[in-house]
Amino acid sequence: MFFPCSSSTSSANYDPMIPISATNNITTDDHHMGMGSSQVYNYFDGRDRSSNGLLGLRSSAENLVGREVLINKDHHQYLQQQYSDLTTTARNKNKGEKKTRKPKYAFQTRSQVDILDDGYRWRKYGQKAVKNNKFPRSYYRCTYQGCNVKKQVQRLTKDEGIVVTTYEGMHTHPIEKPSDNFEHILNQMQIYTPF
DNA sequence: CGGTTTTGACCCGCGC
DNA sequence: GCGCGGGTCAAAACCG
Repeated sequence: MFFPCSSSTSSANYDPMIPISATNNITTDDHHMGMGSSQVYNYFDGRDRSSNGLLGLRSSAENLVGREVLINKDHHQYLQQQYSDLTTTARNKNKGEKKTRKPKYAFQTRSQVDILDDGYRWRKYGQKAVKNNKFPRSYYRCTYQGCNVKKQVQRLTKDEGIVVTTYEGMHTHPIEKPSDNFEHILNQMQIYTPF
């Protein structure tokens, strides 16, 4: 396996045996997340996270450095859909209509880069230091006109290899995916590269 | 020049 | 009220 971007000489953690399609396997097993897996939380409030992690996304392909971006993009889009399906019912039993917290969902991904290309365009509007964390948390807003979906990205001190992304709101517009960026080209090349 | 990032100030809820 | 933690604003800086 060789792709031009072998600049990531740390091919030590490269595992060519994992098919990329494995990233779309969602299980409900929310315990014992392996270190190489992503997990998804569902909560309606920053503090009161509904304890039952609804989804455990099992992806063993995290360490494929070259494919990281594409994998994460799949995670974002797929999980966002999953979340909307799951919360439509959960949101209805929220009695006090006035204080309805905006639903959020978060998941963490093992990645070297903080900025994960999920296909949407974001504008950063803030950055704050987080307590007990040496990495700051960044706040982004979707730049699509009229769409005020927000997300925040944060790296854990505990495990610097993990990036936690929290989404708030749902996009009501198509994805703006640039088809000519480097990652796209790179992934296109990988598709045709035999293992 | 227009869009984005940076960064300190500001705001707000909460516990004491 | 006061301080703390977290979230947002907005002016200035930055950049293609």
